[in-house]
Amino acid sequence: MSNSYIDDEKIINRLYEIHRRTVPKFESCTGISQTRLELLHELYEVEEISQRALQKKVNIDHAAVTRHLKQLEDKGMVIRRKDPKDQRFTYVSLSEEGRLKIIHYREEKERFISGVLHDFSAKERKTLLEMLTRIQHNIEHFE
Amino acid sequence: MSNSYIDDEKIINRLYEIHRRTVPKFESCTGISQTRLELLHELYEVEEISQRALQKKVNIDHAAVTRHLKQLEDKGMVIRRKDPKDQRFTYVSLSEEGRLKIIHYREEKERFISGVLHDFSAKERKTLLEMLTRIQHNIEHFE
DNA sequence: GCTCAATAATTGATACGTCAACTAATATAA
DNA sequence: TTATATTAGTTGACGTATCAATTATTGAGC
Repeated sequence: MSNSYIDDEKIINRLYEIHRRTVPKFESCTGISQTRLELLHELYEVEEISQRALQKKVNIDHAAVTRHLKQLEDKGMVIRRKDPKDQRFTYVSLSEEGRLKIIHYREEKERFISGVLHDFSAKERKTLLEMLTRIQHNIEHFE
Repeated sequence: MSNSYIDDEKIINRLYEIHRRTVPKFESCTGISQTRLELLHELYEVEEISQRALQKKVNIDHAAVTRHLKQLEDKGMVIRRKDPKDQRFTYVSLSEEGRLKIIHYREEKERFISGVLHDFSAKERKTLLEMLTRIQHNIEHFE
């Protein structure tokens, strides 16, 4: 008697479309991809960290982490070195240049986010975050 | 005086992560990707449609539409033919097999969505959809 | 000490979305 | 009617995420 499933479907489709629209917009606004900025931000918060620990923080695939860090190293934003005590570990840290650049990126990100949420009240933001957290939990524990 | 920006950032990061987690889960649960199922669903609703019109409905890049349809054609789920009146247009329709298979896919999709939203009340779902719609609008009109 | 398991990182294969460049067909305007 | 613009579709290059397989190093059990 209700059209509730139709609306549920819209929610999932909306999530999908938001993502697709966000990716290019985020990068054109900030000058860097969301994932890469997240990696840099984690590095910003610490002196040095192993790739493994970093990967656990950002929670994306090892392979992607390796590739991003290599490219960031090529750009001179990041420094990587092997742990002399345990050669399996690679430690990563921000270069001076990286540390400077990230500030600008983060300002742009803040501007972007403000735009995306500009018409949301503090209460709505809270509700939304809480709902998204539940969805994420449900997805991870589904099946 | 508030930590509101931190939370805003969490919202955006959550959206990103939800997407990343959903993509593989959706496909392993339903047996097909979200985009492809959306294409098939649109085809299910009509007798025949041009690729151009279909592309406008699902709102993804032309190139992606072409590739999906070619692959679906190879799998025998879709039939494509040129418009004899205007050879620029390619019309697409579901094959018998496609029409049968899509039913199963959609059942699985429904099960997936139910799982993801199982602890949301009808009111919450409504609120969520409304919020996501606003976000999508904001992203599209940003800058 | 030596074999085998565990761990970190890397590489390869695959998927899919974007943009840009291109082809082919049709419409328009001089 | 002939040159030019527009439109639909295709293809190529690129970025980036996933999973699976591989390499290199270290740890554990015998």
